[in-house]
Amino acid sequence: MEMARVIVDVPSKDTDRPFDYLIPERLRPWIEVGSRVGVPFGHRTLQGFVVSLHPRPEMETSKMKPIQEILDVMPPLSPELIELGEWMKERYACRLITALQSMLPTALKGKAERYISLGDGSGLEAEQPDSLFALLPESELEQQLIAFVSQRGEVSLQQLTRAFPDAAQAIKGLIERGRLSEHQQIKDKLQKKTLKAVGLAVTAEEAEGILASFPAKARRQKEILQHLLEMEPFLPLPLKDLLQTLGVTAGTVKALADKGWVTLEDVEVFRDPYRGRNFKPSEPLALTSEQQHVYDRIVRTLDQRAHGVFLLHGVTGSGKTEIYLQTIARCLDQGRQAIVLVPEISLTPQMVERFKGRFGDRVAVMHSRLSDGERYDEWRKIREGRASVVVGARSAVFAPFDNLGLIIMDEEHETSYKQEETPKYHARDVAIHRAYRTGAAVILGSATPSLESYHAARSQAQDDFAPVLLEMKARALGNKLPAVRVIDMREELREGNRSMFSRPLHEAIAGRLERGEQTVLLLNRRGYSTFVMCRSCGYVAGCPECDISLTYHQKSNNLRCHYCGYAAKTPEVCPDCGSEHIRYFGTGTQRVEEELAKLFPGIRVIRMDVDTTTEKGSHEKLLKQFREKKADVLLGTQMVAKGLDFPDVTLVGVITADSALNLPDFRAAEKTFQLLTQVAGRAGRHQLPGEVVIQSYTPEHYSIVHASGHDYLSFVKDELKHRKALHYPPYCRLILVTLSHEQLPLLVRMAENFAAGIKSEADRRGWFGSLDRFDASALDILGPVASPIPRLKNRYRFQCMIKWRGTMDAVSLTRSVAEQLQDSARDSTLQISIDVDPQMLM
DNA sequence: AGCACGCCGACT
DNA sequence: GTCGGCGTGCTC
Repeated sequence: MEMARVIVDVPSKDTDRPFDYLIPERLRPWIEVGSRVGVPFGHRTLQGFVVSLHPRPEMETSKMKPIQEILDVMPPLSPELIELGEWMKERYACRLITALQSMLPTALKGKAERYISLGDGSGLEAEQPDSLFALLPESELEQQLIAFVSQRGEVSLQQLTRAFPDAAQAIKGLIERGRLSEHQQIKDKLQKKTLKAVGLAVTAEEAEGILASFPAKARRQKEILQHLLEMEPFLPLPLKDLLQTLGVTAGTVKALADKGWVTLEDVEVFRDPYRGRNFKPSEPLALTSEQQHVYDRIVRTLDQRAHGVFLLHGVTGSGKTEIYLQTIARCLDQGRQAIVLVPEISLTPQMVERFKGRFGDRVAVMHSRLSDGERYDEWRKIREGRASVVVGARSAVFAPFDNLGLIIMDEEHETSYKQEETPKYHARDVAIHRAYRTGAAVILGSATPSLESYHAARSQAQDDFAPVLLEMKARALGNKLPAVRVIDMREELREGNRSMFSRPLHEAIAGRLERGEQTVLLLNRRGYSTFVMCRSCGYVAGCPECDISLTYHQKSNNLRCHYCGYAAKTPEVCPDCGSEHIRYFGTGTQRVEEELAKLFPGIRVIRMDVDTTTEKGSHEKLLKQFREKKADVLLGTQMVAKGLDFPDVTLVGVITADSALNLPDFRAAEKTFQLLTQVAGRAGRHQLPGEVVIQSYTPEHYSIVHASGHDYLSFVKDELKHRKALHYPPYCRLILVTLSHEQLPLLVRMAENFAAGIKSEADRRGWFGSLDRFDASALDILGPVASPIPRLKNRYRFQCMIKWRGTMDAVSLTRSVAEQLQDSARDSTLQISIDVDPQMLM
C-alpha cells in the first residue's frame, strides 16, 4: 500500500477527519492500521494514527505529503480499537483523536521537537538574490549561532535558545536565508511528565515598572502580567490554568515570553514509584451450588466464543470474585485474554493480590497512581502478549489485547466508571460494545446493580446488549447478613441527646471496645463540606471566580475552591460586617474524632478522608494498621465502604445516612441505598456476627428502609416508580449540554438559541412524541437554566437537559445544533460541552 | 491547536 | 510611514 489515511493530533472540528499521506518506500513494511506516525501538517510536524491503507490513487493529488517517520516498533492501536474509537466519536460526540488518545498511556502523547542544523544554502537567498537580507553581512550573533550549530551538527531549538536567550529573531532570519535549516521530529514524553508553566522573568518591582509604562493596546498582555504579579508566590503557574482563568490565548502569553517579561518552561510533575510485591499463590475454591450454576451459565457462552452480557447480582460476601477468577481461568485456557475493571478506589493491593495470586505475572495492573513510565511498561506487557489478564480502572477497558474473551466489571453501579473529562465515556457501555464486536463475554457484578442495568436485564429485551440476570442470594461462607438497626435521630434530639452519637450507637461502640472487636464508622459527607459562615450576618466565604462556597482546610488553615483551586486565608473577622463570630461549619471526620475521644477516653481511631489520604500509599498504610488491630475504630467517608474485608469488624455505624438524599440529583436515593448496602456488608463477613447501626433524620425514606432490610428488589420497585413518573433513566436517556461564556447576557441568548435550535431541528426531523404519553419515541428539552455551578473559572454556565428515548440519533442531533451555534457565534470563547448519559447532574 | 497572513490603530 | 496586536483561515 502506498497511501495512508491519518488522524492527526489536533482536536478541533476542522481536523476531525483523516488526511492522506504517501508512504515512502522505506516505511512500507512497517506501516499498519493503528501505527503511530509523525507527519508534516501545515508548518509543523504532528503525531497521528494511521486509520486505513490504500493503493496510490489514480488521480495524482499533488498536495499529498509523505509520512515522515514511524514512532513505534509495534502499532499501539489495532483496527479493532480504531473502530471502537469511531463508535465512541458518534456515541459521545467527541473527536476521533480524543477517543484514540484516551486509549493509550500518556507516554505515547508525542509532540514535535524542533531541531536546527546547518542549512544547505537554499532559501530566500537563492530565490531572491537581490534581497537586502541576503546581502547583509552576518552579525556577530549570527556568526556565533552558526558556529554553535556547526560544532554540534544538530541542536534542538530548545538547547539553542537556552544558549542564546535573545536570538529568536536572528535564528529565524538565518533559517529564512538558508544558512540554518529546521526539521521537526516527534518526541515521546517517556522519561518525565512535564507541564508547561508560566513564571515571571523579571522581579516584581520591574514588572510594576513595565506595567506602568505598558502600551494601552496590549490589553490582554497587561492582564496576564498583572495576574502573574498577584499570584507571585504561586509561580510558575500551569499555562493551561492561566489561559482558562484569564480567558486569553497561548499566543498572547508567547508574545510576552518573546519579549522576555515572562518565562515559559517545562516543569516536571512529581510521580511515585510502584512497588513490586510477592503474592501468595491461591488455588480455585470449591463453588457453592449457587456459584456453580452461575459459573456454568457464563462458561456456556465462553465456550461458544459468543458475545453475551451477564448481570451478576450477588449479595455482599456471595463470592463474586471467585466467579471472576474461575471464568478468567477458563478464558485463558481457551487462549483468550481477560480484562477486569474495578473502581479506582477499590483497586487496593488486597484486590490485586487475589488476581496475582491466581494468575501470577500474566497479570498486568493499571493503577491510576502509577507513573507514566510504569503505566507504559504495564501497557507494553499487554501489547506484547506478556500479560493476558489486566486488572485496572476505567481506562483498562481499552487494553490492547488481540484475542479478548472476557470483560469483567466489578461494582458495576459505581459512578467512577463514567469519565468526567472528554471523551465522557462510560466504561460499561464501551465494554459491552467492545465485547460485542470481538465476540467476548461481559460480566457486570454488583450487590446493588445500577437501575439501568437491572431494568435492562429484567425487561428481557431481546437485543445483544440486554444482560442475562444471574443471582447469588447467599453468602459463600454461609453466614448471615448483619442485623441492621435504624435510629431516628429526631427522636434522640427530642429526648435530649444533642450528641452526634445516638444512645444505641454509643452502647454498641462501648460493647466492641470491651470485647476487643472493631468498628467501622461512616460519615456520609456527600453534599456537605466544611464552609465558613458568619453567625452574625450570614456571610459565607465564596470563590470570586466560581460562585460556590470555599472549603475550609484545617491543615493549611486556609479556604480553597474545590473547582478552580483558588485559595485564600481564613478570615478572622467577617469581611462583610466585621463580626468576630465567623467560623467553619459542617460535620467533618475531625469533629467526629474529637467527640469519640471525649466519649471514649483512650479510644484508638484511624481517620480516613481526603486530608489523611492525599499522600501516596497512605490509604494502604492506614488500612494495614487497622487490619493489624492497631485501632478500635476506622472512621471515614465513602472510601471505608468499598470492598474492604476485615475479620474482626462486627459493628458498622453510619453517622448520618441521609445527607445525600436532599441533593438535586435524581440518583440521590439510589446512591444512598448503594452506599448503605455496601457499608452494611462490611460487618460480620467472617466468624463473628455483625451488627449495623444507621442513624438518620428520615428513617422512613424507602432507600433507608430497604437498605436496612437488605432488600434490593423492593428498593428497585419503589425507585422505578419514581423514575417512571418523573421521566428519568432507565425510562429515557439524558444528554446534558453545558454552555459557558464570560459574558452572561450573551451566554443566555446563546443558550436560548441552542434550546430553540434543538426543538426546531427535532421538529424538522419529525421526532414528535411525548415523554408523558410514554410514546415509544420521544424527545424533550429542559432549560436553559443556570448550571448547578453557575460560574466556573470566570465563565458563566448554563445548561440544557435533553431527555429522549427511541431509535432516533439524539446525539448527532445535539452535536449538529451545537456546531451550528458555535459557527454562527463567530465568537470562539463560547464553549459547548456535551455529556451523553451524564452521571453527575450537579 | 498552532501558525502565517493581513487588517487597523498607536507610536517614531 | 512602520510596528505589532489580534481576528481569520488552513492544515493531506
